[in-house]
Amino acid sequence: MKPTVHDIAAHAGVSLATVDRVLNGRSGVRAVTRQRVEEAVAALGFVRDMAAANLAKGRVYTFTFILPANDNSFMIGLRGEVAAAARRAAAERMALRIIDVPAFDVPALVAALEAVADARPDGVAFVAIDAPPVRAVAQRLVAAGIPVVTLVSDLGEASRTHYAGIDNIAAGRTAGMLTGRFLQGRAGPVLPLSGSLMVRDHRERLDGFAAVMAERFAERAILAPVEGRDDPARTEDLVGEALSIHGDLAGIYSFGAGNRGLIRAIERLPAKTRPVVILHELTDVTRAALVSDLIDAVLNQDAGHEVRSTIRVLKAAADGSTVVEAQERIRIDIFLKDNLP
Amino acid sequence: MKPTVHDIAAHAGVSLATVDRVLNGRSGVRAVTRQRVEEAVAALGFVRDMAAANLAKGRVYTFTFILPANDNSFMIGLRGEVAAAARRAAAERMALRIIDVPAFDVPALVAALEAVADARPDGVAFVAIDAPPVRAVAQRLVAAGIPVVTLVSDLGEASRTHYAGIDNIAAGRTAGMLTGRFLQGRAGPVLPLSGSLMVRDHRERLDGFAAVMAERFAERAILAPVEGRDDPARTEDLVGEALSIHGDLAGIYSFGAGNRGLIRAIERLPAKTRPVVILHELTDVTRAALVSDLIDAVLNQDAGHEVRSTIRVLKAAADGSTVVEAQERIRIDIFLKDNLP
DNA sequence: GATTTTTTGATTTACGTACCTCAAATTCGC
DNA sequence: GCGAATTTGAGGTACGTAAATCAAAAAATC
Repeated sequence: MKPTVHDIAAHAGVSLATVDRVLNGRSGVRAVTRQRVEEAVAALGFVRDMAAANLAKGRVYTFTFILPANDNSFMIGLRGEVAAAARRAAAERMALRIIDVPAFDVPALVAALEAVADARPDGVAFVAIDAPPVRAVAQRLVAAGIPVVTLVSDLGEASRTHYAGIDNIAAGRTAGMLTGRFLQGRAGPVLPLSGSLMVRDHRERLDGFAAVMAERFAERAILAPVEGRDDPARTEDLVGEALSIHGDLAGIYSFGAGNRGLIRAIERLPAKTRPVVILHELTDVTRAALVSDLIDAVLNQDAGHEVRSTIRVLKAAADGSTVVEAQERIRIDIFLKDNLP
Repeated sequence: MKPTVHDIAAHAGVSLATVDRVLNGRSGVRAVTRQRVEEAVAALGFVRDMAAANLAKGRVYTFTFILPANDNSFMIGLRGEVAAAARRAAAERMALRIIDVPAFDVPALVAALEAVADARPDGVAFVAIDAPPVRAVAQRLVAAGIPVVTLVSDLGEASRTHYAGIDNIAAGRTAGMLTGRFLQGRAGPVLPLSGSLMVRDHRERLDGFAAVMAERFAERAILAPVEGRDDPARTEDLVGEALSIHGDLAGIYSFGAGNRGLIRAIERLPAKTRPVVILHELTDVTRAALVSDLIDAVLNQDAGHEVRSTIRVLKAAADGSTVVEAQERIRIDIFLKDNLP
């Protein structure tokens, strides 16, 4: 049978109370005694029964998610995943709270984080805007012992406990590689289409993209990036403009939202002259475009995975346990029409 | 607060004992009383705390994994993931047992499954060989109320509870699409390189690959598939042979194991004449080859994810709860050198 | 060596559910 | 309306761990 704390106590020749002190890192145990207990744990292969422990603790973990009130498909999906997770979380003694803040609004985000800090939750997750005041308040939370996870968009390494999102430089590089290879034997420039280059993720994607194009496809002309501000109408205009200026436009890498507009613009072109299009985030619209050969690849981050991973990481941080590293790496999914989920 | 059995008892105006009788389907409760309790459960939204219930029952879930004693990197990795999961499982009142069977040996697999059935575990997972006797015994297990998950390789839909693995037809299609597009502007035939076409997964990958090549790249010649039997030396010979017969060999899609041999053969060619190579499973060898531009893409299934998913599915089946569908879908990962984990 | 401080032991209660026993109340059959 | 059968109640113990209290023992300090 699986050993219990009682077996550890007996084996180490100490009392249950001492075992408890060691296991839960409480003070008041001599180093030698602590070691005796640890040896017993190792010798018997004791593993704490988490179900029993949580039952005994009667603890309810409260985690707060701060999400931007953005209306693009990805953010709507992300919000949905958090809500779904919140429903399931109750069964595992967790309570998730969702707080909305205006998008791209640093003071509002900072204010929300400060308000959250006062409530002293067991963990906080938020879609970061990489600005000094945000970093500062995040650091304050971490210093106060509240685990902080950045979701989708990161801060500097030092400002948070964990980042649940993709490596955007790698995503940009991947897009560059696919674009370059898919365009073999076809001339013409490539247009990088951003949401806003003020946003760190977008800058990183562009950097990665530009780097690969320079390294491996140096002969290919890369146009100056344009910013669609995640707005479909504006994006549609920008793409139309680029197409009229560059009749031989061969490729588009879109790494912001507002792809509905991009697809509308592409749709109008005859199939023969359509550029290779690679964009981010699998939504109903981009999926349909992929299926009907309007676009060529979608890079995706799995919002559901990001949310579940965030919760696991926060929980582990809250009770000092470890996570399975590989499980918490957020993949850069590449979808062609053939491997759609 | 979450309602407990006590709340149910109070709300229904019955004793704890009666609530217990109803919840656990014991006899000795009048229909009217039973209904009152059920109404209370519905009204309060009671959900049994499985952790507490299992603690009380002293139940330990025993899940058995049957793995082929294969020495290729993928199977070694899979075995490692199961072992790692087994270590973690103890903390959650689960005991994983690993049973080895000779690879590609139907009678041995059937015998192992039958032996397992006698032990009546709470769930069984195994790497299937799609043969009638295997289907039959799997169906018998399911009929006996033991959840059965096929891992990596599937049986027919009707023979098991769940399949934790990738869609191999889709994987083949994806490989076809990548091969076709990467080869634009380059002439020459493509070689499909199998482990064994006796194995269902490999047949499916080939079917998907051939379908896409026919649909979209009809002008490209596809050579007759060769079988490397997952053996590096033999694979190396086969590739060498193909290269000497077809001096203009433009692409290779390898969907079996033994890729070490393939890579050795490729390595000897001057960079200029190297075919586009797409293969399966990310290992140390294939990763190195990808980084050094010897191969062009790796399709991968995440063994760790497959194992963790299997355990979640078995657990849910064992206690009649539901899983998050999206979480249990095994992705076809596409790795280029730029998005390696 | 007496005093203070630190460490350890013994014991208890609690978490939410399962499962057992025994007695009391209710219903049923005739 | 009686005895018998069925249903219900009340209460307890158990699972493995957490966390608390209070007393006892050991170690450190002067």
